[in-house]
Amino acid sequence: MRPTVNDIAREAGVSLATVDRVLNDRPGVRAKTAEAVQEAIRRIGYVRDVAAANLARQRDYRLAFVLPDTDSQFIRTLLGALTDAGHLSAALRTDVVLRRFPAEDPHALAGILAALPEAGVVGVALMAPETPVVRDAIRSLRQKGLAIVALVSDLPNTERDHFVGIDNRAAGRTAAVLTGRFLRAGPARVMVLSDSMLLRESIERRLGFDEVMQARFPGIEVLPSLETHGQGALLHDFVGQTLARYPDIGGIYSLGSGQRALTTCLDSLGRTGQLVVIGHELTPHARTALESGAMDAVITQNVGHVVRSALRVLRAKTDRGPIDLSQEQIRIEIVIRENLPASLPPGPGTGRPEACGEI
Amino acid sequence: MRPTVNDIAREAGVSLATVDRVLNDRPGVRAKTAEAVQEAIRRIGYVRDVAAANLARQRDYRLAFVLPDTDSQFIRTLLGALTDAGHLSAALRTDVVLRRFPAEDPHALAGILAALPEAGVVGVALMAPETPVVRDAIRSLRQKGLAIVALVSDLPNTERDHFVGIDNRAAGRTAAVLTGRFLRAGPARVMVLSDSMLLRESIERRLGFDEVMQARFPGIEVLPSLETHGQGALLHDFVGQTLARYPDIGGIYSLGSGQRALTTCLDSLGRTGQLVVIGHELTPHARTALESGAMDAVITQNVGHVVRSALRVLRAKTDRGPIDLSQEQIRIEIVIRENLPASLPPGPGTGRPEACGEI
DNA sequence: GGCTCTTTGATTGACGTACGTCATTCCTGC
DNA sequence: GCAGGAATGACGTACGTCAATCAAAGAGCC
Repeated sequence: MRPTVNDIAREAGVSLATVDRVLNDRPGVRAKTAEAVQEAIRRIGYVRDVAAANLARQRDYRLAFVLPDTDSQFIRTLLGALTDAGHLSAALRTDVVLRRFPAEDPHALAGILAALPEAGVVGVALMAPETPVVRDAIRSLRQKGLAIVALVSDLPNTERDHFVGIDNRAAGRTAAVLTGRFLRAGPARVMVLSDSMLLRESIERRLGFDEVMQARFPGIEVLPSLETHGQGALLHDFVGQTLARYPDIGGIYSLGSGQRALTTCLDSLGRTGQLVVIGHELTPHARTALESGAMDAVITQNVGHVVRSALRVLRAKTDRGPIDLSQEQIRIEIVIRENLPASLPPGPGTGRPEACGEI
Repeated sequence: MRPTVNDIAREAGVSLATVDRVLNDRPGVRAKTAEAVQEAIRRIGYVRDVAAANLARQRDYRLAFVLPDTDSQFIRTLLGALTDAGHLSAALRTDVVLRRFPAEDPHALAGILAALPEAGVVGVALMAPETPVVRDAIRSLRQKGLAIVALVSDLPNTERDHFVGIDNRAAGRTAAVLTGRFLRAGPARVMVLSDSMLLRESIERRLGFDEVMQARFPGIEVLPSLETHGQGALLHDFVGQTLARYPDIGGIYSLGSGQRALTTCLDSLGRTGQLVVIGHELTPHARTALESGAMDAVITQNVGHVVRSALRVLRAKTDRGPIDLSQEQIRIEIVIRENLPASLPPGPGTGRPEACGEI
């Protein structure tokens, strides 16, 4: 039998009320008594029944996901994972709200953030670039007691509680090793494409990429990054010209998550399969590119895991409970055709959503 | 406000008792009435509060992990993940018991399995080779209503509910692609080492490996598997002789999880870093081998994820609830030095070990 | 001793669900 | 129209915790 608060009370020789005060950090208990209670808790191995506690407390976790309104494949994948997780969360008294902000408007974002406490939100998962306005908004939210996690893109100089995502510099290093080793011997050039070099992720990935390239593959010359800003035509022209100019280009590293333009471009140039192509994020398009051989490897993070981890961490933080770091660590995954995870139908849909209690 | 059973009752125009009967599949409700209740549930969007339900039901999930008593690094890692998960599980009214069986004694295993229902176990995670005795034991457990998942090593011809682990054939294919691509151009030979080719995993990995090698790297000759049976001396002699005989050996694929003997052997032969070395399972030793460059890549599954997934699935199965396949899918991870996940201290630590049963 | 002020005890009613008992109502076949 | 069984209702208790109340006991001070 699991020990309960009653057992603590008996064991410590105090009343239930006192145990409750100790358990919930309420005032009105002498230090000595509190210690005796703690000791009893330790002795009998009491573990608070969170379920019962939440039931009694009538607690509902109202959590917000704040994402840019960009319509990229990656964001779409993230949203998919979010809706899936939403179904499960219902069983955990968690209520997820979604907020989108204009990608280039930090002030709009700050406004949205500021409005969250009014809406009863107790935790926020935020994917946004770090700007002074955002820093201030986060500080203000923290002061109001909200938990904040940075999602995918870290906000290291803010007071966020936690970061859910990967080390992009290490991701860049990983990409470099794969590029270097997949290229057959001999000197070569590698092109680097990016949506925008203003994003912290892109910069970090490029940094890690160069780091490894210089150290381990001195024979490979890495060209400057091209910023495509999502413009397929620009990319097409640039890639065509560069390939024509440097016949010894052996690989392309795509820093961002938009692989579609690149693969169609290579296709139209008739170069599919001839170059080592490595990119980021396992979007549906990247998946087909891997299957067809148009891409050689994708460096990715498990979006479902990212979302669930953010939810777990936010719940834990609002409860001031512990988090299991080993579970919350997001891995830098290398995906090639051979270890492509099976693609699954989108979410539980009709199934009885209850009974899937998992953190 | 979240709708409750009372709301269903009101909405459907029936009593609480009837709602309860419908919700819990109890007899005594006309099909028509049941349908009306279901309809009401759908209409008001009722989600059962599993926490409250489990509280009321006094349900405790008593789950058993049944593992061979082998003292390999992999098993040790698995046990570590299990203790970690045990601490968390205490909060989910889950009580994990551990049973070890003599690795080569299927009858002892059957005995242990048969004794589980007596011990109040309602779900079993089993890692064992498939033998007729085991098949029978599993069938008998299923008939008694226990949920069974196969762990790491599948039991496809049994009545297990679920398999938690990776597709080893795909893992072998992945290893082959990495080996082939990491080897610089030109013909070469590859050695294959294995603890025992009797294990289903080894066979499947080898199959996948050969598949890809033949199709995509015809210039590479793969030598027959050597079974080392955990004997370092045997391995040492064989590797030494083979390397001497075939100077064009470019890589070694180690099918099993024991990498220590291999790397020390290569070290003593002065060949560390000269060959492409690829193995399985991210044990502490594999980790240092990656860091030092003694190994080039490790194909692995996230053991923490495996354990947590097994627990989730077992809980869901005993509740006859749905499982979120996308969350339960175990990925075939490729780990190289650059994307090595940070190693973390072993678990929450402070908790009392009694909280996790016999672990 | 009389006065606050703090600490502790005792008790109670939720929270949403399960599950049992017992009584009542509804069908169905004759 | 009636018996007999099936279907449904009404109700109570329990689960472990929270939160609030009120009373009692103790400590510190003049």
